[in-house]
Parts: sequence; structure tokens; C-alpha cells
Amino acid sequence: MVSVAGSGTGRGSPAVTLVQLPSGQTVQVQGVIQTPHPLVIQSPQIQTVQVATIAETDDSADSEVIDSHKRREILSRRPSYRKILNELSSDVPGIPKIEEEKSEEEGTPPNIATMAVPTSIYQTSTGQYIAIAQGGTIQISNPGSDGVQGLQALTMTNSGAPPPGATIVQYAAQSADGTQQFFVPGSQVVVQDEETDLAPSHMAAATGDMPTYQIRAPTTALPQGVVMAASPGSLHSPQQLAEEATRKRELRLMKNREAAKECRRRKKEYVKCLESRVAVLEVQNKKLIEELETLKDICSPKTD
DNA sequence: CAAGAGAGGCGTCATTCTCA
DNA sequence: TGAGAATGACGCCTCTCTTG
Repeated sequence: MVSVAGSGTGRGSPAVTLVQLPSGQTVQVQGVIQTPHPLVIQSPQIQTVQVATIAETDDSADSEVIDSHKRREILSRRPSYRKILNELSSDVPGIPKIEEEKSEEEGTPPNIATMAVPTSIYQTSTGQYIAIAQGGTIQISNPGSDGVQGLQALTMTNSGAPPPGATIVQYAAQSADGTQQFFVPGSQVVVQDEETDLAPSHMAAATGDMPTYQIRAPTTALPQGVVMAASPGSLHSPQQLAEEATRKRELRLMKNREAAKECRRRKKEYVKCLESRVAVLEVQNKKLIEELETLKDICSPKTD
């Protein structure tokens, strides 16, 4: 059940209300009754929560009769959860803006072994599998290893948003000195170092028996068998075109996969935000009803 | 304990939206 | 206006709970 604490009822300033949601979350809400919010939530029968800003609602709103096609167009207009939640957040200080990137809350705590879900898998010329997981984690799986036990993970330490395509492995091969190499955009080479446990400063330190990796500038002479992905302009053969198309598709799917996750997260946050609003409005409504009853008693004294 | 229902998450595709 | 991001819809999978 929803509980309310510390509600400020000052008439001059907007009231600040702490609302305890059923989930245990406490939300601080300010100014519950506000100017008409530019959000429109339509009837639930249409199975669609239609939200649009006033600026986006055109003059068709005043037309009583809307043909089915136009209605469908209107109903299919999609809400931007980021935009909506930001608007809500601007009204409700207790609710963080969606734009604010989660820093420590979603970051993986150090020293905790994680098995990131691979999002893109590549196979090296030596049979190893390289998976690019979200967050820039690169996992290397040796053939023959059963299940995920053969997975080795390393995380790029570049903080912040990586450059586009920064974690896309272009190709992989075994160099002459027996080290495993694969290539990332930016003309860099990630080299598996078999001998040393000293990870370079720009790489995450490997622990235990895990091999370490280095990012090196590629030598002018690529190892035998290594073919850097060419730019689209230099592609000629149908095979190269097909490989480029496949690579682009993999990249697109990976991005869309991540976007879908993020979108779902935003949607859940948006729904939570709406639920908290409902809770606050219910409390406010109850208060107003009580206030109305009090005023009624004052204004209509008993006349015996 | 097996089978089924329901919820929730994920990946993908198609479509819409946003912005440079 | 085009490219990329965002989102709805769909199917699939997994987990939990209920029921016989």
C-alpha cells in the first residue's frame, strides 16, 4: 500500500510529498496539482498508452469524427520514454532523469566474476571464438572447451562512450610468435600475451591464469592470413561485398539488441514513474476530499 | 511430479522518430 | 533528407506457481 509522509502543505509553495510505493520505493513529489501537463493518456481500451506533447497534437484533436486510418495513425504515434520521463522528472524531483547515465549503479562491481552474454561472436583462424559483449567485454573461447568454461573475458578500460564500432573485431589470426591477435577499428590490434601477467595500463588487468592482452598499433606488415576489413569503397569481389554486408548486419543487430534492452529499461522506468504519479494523485485526491468535507462543516453550521 | 498457465526477458524485424 | 536511434510487435525461452 502507498503511504505518505512529510507532506508540506504550505499554500504559497508547492507541497513536497514523500510517497512510499508498494515496492518499498520512496518517491519525493513536488507540486502534485500542476498546470495541465502536456501528457495525454488515452483510454485503456485501445491497448495503447498514447502520450503526446501538446506541440505534437495537431488540430485534429477538435475534429469529432476521425476516420479509421487517421485514428490509427494517431494511435500509432509512439511515445518517447526518454522524453516523457524527462518531462515527468522535471516536475518530480525525486525521479531521476532518464538521460542521466547510470554510473555505479549498473556498473559491474570489481573482483566479481561475471559472464557477460555475448552479443556478437567471431571465430578466429585458429578456431577460437571471440564474443563481443555489451560494455565492451571481449570474450575468447577455446574450441573444445565445454560450455562457457572456456570463455575468457577482458574488458576495455576506455571509459565513456566508445567510438562507433570500437568493439567490432575485424579479423583475427595467430601471429608468427604464437600470440593470438584480433583487430578492432581504429587500426589497433589486440594481442594475447602468453608470457606475462602484466597488463598494460590501458587494458584491464588479467587475473589468475587468464592470459593478458595488449592493444598495439599494427605493424605495417600484417601477419600472414590476416586481412583487415577494407573500407566499402575499396571492395570489389562479391565475396568481399557479402562479408561487408554480413558485418554491417551483425553490427546493426548488435546495436538494435542493445537499443531494445535500453528501451525496455526506459519503459519500465516510465511505468514506475506513472505508478508513482497515480499514488501521489490518489493521496492528493483523498486530502482534497477531506478538506472539502471540513469546509462544508464550517460553511454550513447546524441550525437547530 | 508432470503438465499447463502466466509473467517476464530477449532477439529480431518493421516502422517511426530524431537530428545533423 | 538520410542515417541512426527508438520503439511496437511478434515469437521464443525460462522461471515460477498452481493443479490434478
